Amino acid sequence: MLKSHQNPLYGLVVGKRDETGVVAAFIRRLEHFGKLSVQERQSLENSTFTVRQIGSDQDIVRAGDTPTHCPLLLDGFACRYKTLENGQRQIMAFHVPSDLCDLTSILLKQLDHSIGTLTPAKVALIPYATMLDWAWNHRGLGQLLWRATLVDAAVSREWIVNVGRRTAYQRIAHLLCELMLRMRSAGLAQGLACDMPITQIELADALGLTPVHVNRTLQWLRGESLIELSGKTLTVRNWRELKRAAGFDATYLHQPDAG
Amino acid sequence: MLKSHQNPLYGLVVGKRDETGVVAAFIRRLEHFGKLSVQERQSLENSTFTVRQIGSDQDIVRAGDTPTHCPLLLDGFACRYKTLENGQRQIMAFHVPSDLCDLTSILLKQLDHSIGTLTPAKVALIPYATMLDWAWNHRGLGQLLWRATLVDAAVSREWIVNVGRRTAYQRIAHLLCELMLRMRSAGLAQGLACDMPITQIELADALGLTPVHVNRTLQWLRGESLIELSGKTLTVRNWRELKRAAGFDATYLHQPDAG
DNA sequence: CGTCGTCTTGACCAAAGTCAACGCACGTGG
DNA sequence: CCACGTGCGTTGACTTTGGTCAAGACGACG
Repeated sequence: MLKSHQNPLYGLVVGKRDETGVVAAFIRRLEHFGKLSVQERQSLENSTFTVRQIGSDQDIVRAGDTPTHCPLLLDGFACRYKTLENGQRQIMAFHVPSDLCDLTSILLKQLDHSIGTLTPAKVALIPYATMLDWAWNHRGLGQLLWRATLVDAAVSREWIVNVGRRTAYQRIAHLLCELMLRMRSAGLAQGLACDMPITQIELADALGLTPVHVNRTLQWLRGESLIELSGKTLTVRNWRELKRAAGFDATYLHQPDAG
Repeated sequence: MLKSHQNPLYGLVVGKRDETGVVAAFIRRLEHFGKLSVQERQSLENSTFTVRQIGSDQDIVRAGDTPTHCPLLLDGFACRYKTLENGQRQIMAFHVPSDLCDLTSILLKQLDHSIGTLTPAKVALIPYATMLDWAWNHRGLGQLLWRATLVDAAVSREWIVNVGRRTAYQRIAHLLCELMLRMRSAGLAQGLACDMPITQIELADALGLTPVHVNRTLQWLRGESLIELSGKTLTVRNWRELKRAAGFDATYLHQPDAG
């Protein structure tokens, strides 16, 4: 059961016997999407992954790449984004700690967008080949992984609604609702407060707005006593009202534990 | 090999030995996403599906449903959409003939959006249970289906970019590029002309615009001689320029045959 | 032939963008 | 230890893209 060191990929730390808790984190994450059998859990527990530390505002993978490993975000925030010719950026998803950030590359060769960190981040790298083997050797595990990709897609669709049909005020409220729930379900919130190290510029890029307008709208939300957002912490002061303002319905997150 | 009649679901036509060409259409579709082995093709060829004729502007499935069958659009156009409290609608995807419209319900119980027809439509219904069996009995087939869901997700992400960061002019151009390529890859275009029975109201709901503004912008595109769009036919007059105006890059469609 | 939905047009309006400047916190190097 | 630079947040004045409202034209269909 004692694993030998793996090839350090991009030169990094490797655990034996999951000293680092990486596998445990991975299993906890997967179980958000369904149950694992004892067998399945075991074959995961025998794994060892490379762990990589990345600075802030660095790309983990880049559009055009053919990644071989799936990044599991152990710590820090990341986002998927595309850059247009004119230099504008659109963020298409945020990733919070414990997210599998690039499940799409498991079966699509060429990445059509980039994934970058928003903060310094710690990432475990899971070979796609391994994941695929798991999937076809353990039906339940395969379904979990597939389901995870479907939930990502559902979130993307809700973002289309958000950007397409909601006002700036509603959009921001909606995004904050989503992030709060996801942080809670990752066990990273204290009540209705959590880390939120996302700049107004990044919020703007995610919401199809300008930083200036995000700033003003955020002040409005604060003025209505719906949220506190300062430094790098978000606190929801009035959850019910924030949800109402956003028109937020958590169904699309497909979480067992809805909010 | 001669199949008996199946239970007519929603009361409808059933083929023997694929008299209707439904299975052939299904296989053709799947092979857009990768190769099928002889075995795999055979187990598909032994199948028979219920076919259902649906009127225009009818829901195929509705938010909250737990569908048991995956609709394969044999004929006609459809869309996925959500309706907000205030009655506004956001269309999150268009479906053209040959599309599998609701692959997400293969593993997600509760549908978080609705799928409705835009025209009269003919739909084959494939049981999700059958699809899942295929997937785990035939690795290649499973990968095809999974990959199909990943491509849908990639398209959704591009729509976020479209609505979030492009002008009305670019958005419309971009959507028309996408639809033209998808119609071509379904073999439903003659050169750069194809059916396009989507109203300006529906375009508006897909693009986060108002019908009035879609109308004006469409006139502008016509004025620039980029497209002809009248009645229910779209003709691209200047493909290169339309793509340029849209900032269109077909990578996200993950089609073997890019445009 | 009338009705209904879609397309079209015009006059006016508002939400969000642009541009520019300044404050403030933090980190770095002299 | 302080001066400076940099990036983010904030504010104000002004502009623009796209929304709103309303009415008329056109065409398909019963």
